[in-house]
Amino acid sequence: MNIFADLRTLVIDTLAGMERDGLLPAGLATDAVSVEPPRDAGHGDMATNAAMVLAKPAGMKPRDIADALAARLTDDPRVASVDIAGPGFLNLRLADTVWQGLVVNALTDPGFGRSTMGGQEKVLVEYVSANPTGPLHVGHTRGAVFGDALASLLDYAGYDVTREYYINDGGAQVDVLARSVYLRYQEAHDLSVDWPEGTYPGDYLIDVGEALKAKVGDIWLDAPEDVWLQEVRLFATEAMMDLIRSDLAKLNITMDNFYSEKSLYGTGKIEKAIAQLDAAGLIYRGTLEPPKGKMPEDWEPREQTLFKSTEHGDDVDRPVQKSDGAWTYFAPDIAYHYDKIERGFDSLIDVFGADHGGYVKRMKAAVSALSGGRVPLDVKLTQLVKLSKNGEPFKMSKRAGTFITLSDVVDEVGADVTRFHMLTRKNDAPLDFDFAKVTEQSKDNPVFYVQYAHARVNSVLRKAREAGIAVDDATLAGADLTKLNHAAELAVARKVAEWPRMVEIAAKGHEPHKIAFYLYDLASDLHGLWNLGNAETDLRFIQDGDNATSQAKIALIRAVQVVIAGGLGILGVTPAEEMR
RNA sequence: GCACCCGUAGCUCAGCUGGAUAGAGCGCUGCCCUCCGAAGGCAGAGGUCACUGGUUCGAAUCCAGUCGGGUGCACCA
Repeated sequence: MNIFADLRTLVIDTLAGMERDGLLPAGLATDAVSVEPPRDAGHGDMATNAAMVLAKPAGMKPRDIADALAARLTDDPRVASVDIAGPGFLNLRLADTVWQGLVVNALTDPGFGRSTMGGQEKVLVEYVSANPTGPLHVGHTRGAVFGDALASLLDYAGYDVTREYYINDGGAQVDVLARSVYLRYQEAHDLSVDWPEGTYPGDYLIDVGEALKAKVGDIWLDAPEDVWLQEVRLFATEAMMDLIRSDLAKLNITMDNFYSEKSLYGTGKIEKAIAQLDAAGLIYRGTLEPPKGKMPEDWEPREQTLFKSTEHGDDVDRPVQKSDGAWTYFAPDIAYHYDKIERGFDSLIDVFGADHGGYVKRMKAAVSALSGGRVPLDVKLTQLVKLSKNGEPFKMSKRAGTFITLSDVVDEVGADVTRFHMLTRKNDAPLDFDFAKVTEQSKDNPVFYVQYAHARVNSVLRKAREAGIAVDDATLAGADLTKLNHAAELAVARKVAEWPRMVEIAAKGHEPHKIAFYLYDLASDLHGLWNLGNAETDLRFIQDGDNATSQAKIALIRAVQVVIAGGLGILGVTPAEEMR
């Protein structure tokens, strides 16, 4: 039940009735009519701009439309009063019973907040997709958390979501990985080795070298590269993917699917995707202009096979084949996205690091061309994470091997804190992550603040039970909620009522951080109501000797708890049962 | 040189599918713990929403341009 959507329906229907009765000219477009909670609570519970929006097309004064509309809306039992304000807003005040009913809803409907907005459309969310050459680091962590929360959010909003990881196991970097593992393999046989420029000297490959030794013994010790490369590559890639899977598991992330780049080669998939573009007249042989303003030193004109991405919004056409005829890295990506389309997804989402921003247009161009504009692709870029501890920044150097891994972060602060904190910023804004601050137990820390609200309700429930008050959801839902009539209580009920709307707004914008901000606000309201109880004992949740009133008040905060739990569930954070 | 992201309170940021007096946290100022729910609470100060035009009944929000910051810019993945 989404009261905001219901009220919009009421307004639209009422306008239609006015058209029928000749109060308005027929055939007015009502798309621009909004029915939303005003920012200022002093303007009522719901405001609509209908009179202003329709004045011009109807050729009437806003005031006249407003008067007529107001008179009719007042007939609805949910509407307590209607004021005409400002330039022509209609401010509706809803009956207390509306909010009280929503509390009941939150307690009895296990899907309270879930939406059917998505209509079970198939959405593919591709995220992480880190090269399988080592453990995940902090940069990947943000993309992982963001993508996962977005996927959950869309699921909650009624989409059929698939989570997928694209394994870049087809390029040169996995050869480098294989050679690096081979060196560790040699070391495992007590050989001393040199680490040439461009290999991966990280310690995490030592075990892989040992494992390779355990598997094959010494058969490749003196063998030339062409004998072992292919098999070591496979062995090493699998080992890295095991590592990455276990990293993701630390954040409670489980992919539905891992898609191998390598599986695109030698299977005709790349050729098929390119042929598809070719058939649309978007493939040609040509030579690109050098980039203006920045001439690479080794620039030379080269004739290549190009994708006419400019026809689909890109700035320049992009090569799909190198001058020697081999595929560029872009070609398998095209094929991969073509495969997504072929698998029948209605929309696609890619989560990339911000350093891949330059890649967005060509990817969108490819998807647009391959799907005939039918399948939308939204690319979400995640910005940098600035790590610090007590304000002292961490220096990350991949070369010196001092980069912080996902595993380091989660081991230090836990999965819940990592996930929540990473969602307290918009994906495209840089994020500060201070190891000391994020675990601090104070109201300055949003993670704690929200968790505390959830735990606090538990503590009230426990005390109520000790006092012999029944507080199971069925009993609470049946309580006399008309006792919930204090302005502060109704304000909290209104916030609870906003939950289904928040879910839809966040899902529509692909913005899970909005869930985190909403939860913070909701927690803040709960703490505020609690604090009011300090001075006004009537507002305390447990009223000695008055179980009926206690149950009404507890029903409200239990509804808050249900919503917080649901919201944290979307973010992938465990609601705390108690604070320690 | 081009493209993308960003520019909102002293700081970190929300708000951006156009709505009424622009919000939060920190910091700052003041008040409040004999007891009853203080891992605190209450109140207050603080803004040319980078700038200039435009669209609109209405612009922080949309459009164009300017300035400032970040990122990425031929066969590397």
